[in-house]
Amino acid sequence: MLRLSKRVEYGLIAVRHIAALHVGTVVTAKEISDRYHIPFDLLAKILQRLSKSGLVIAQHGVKGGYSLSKSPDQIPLSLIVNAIEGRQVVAVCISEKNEDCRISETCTIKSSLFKIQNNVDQIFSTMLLSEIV
Amino acid sequence: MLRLSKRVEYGLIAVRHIAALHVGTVVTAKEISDRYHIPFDLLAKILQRLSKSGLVIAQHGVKGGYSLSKSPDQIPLSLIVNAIEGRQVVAVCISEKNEDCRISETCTIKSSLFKIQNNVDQIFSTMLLSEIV
DNA sequence: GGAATCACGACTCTTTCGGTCGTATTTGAA
DNA sequence: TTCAAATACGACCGAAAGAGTCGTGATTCC
Ligand code: SF4
Ligand code: SF4
Repeated sequence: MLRLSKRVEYGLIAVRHIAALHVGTVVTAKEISDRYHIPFDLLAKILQRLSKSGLVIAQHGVKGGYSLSKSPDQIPLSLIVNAIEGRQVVAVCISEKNEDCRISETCTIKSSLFKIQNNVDQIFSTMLLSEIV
Repeated sequence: MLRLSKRVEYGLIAVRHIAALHVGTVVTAKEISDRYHIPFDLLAKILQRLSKSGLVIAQHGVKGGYSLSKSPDQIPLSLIVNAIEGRQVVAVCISEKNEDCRISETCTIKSSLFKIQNNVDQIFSTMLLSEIV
């Protein structure tokens, strides 16, 4: 409960590493995987998601690799987290669409959980990648 | 990821209900279970944990039930959460004792996760039960 | 053309979570 | 004194989520 997934941890480590590079240089998934002892296949998928979201830029082929798409001080951690895991909510009734909580009708704590959700969102949207490099 | 457990949700609903009662009255697990459509056995176990932690007082036997041990404005949500699930951390390396993360040696985001942890703790320790009744 | 790299999805294994069950204990009242 | 109503505890199970692996294909540089 309330635990970050390994995906997000690995993603943060990877993005932080990429952010610490000199601009213009790329780094390969293999290099990051080796450096931090992260399972290669898993890390690869994470980087693919980050690439798909546009947060990092992927360079195919030999001499390829990843680089950052914008300045680290323009990237709140929420962007990274959302790219990897999608929007995360503290309770199922908070996602826009889904209302599949059995006791939703009689629930008395929805508004409180909304507050908690906002505070959690705040944490990730105010911390910038530039703060953690 | 980052989702509250059903136990905590049910616990919050239950404690909030108890807190809304007139002092001196007790309420039974069955009543709460019926009122909010929470599985009885599960709710019972949750209330047992709350009782064990001293947060609620259990009255055995016929005419028994639960009541609050102190004023709702003396109870931060963290107390309820901890009673139900124990101390919760955003990453395994944050719990005092356990260091079973394979990549702990090369990890570069520990301090950032500590910050996040502190902010999360802040959320639950500043919200009081009295605010959500 | 071939090697290095990213891209994608299916799959398995493990852990966590939600929920149930059986049984024991306490207590008030008939 | 007996019984029913209630809490207390732990074991158990099935479902779901999480972590990690594998196979295959596409892109790019040399
Ligand atoms: S309705 Fe109440 S119980 Fe159901 S998910 Fe939302 S908050 Fe949790
Ligand atoms: S060491 Fe790094 S990766 Fe391992 S748990 Fe702590 S933060 Fe997560």
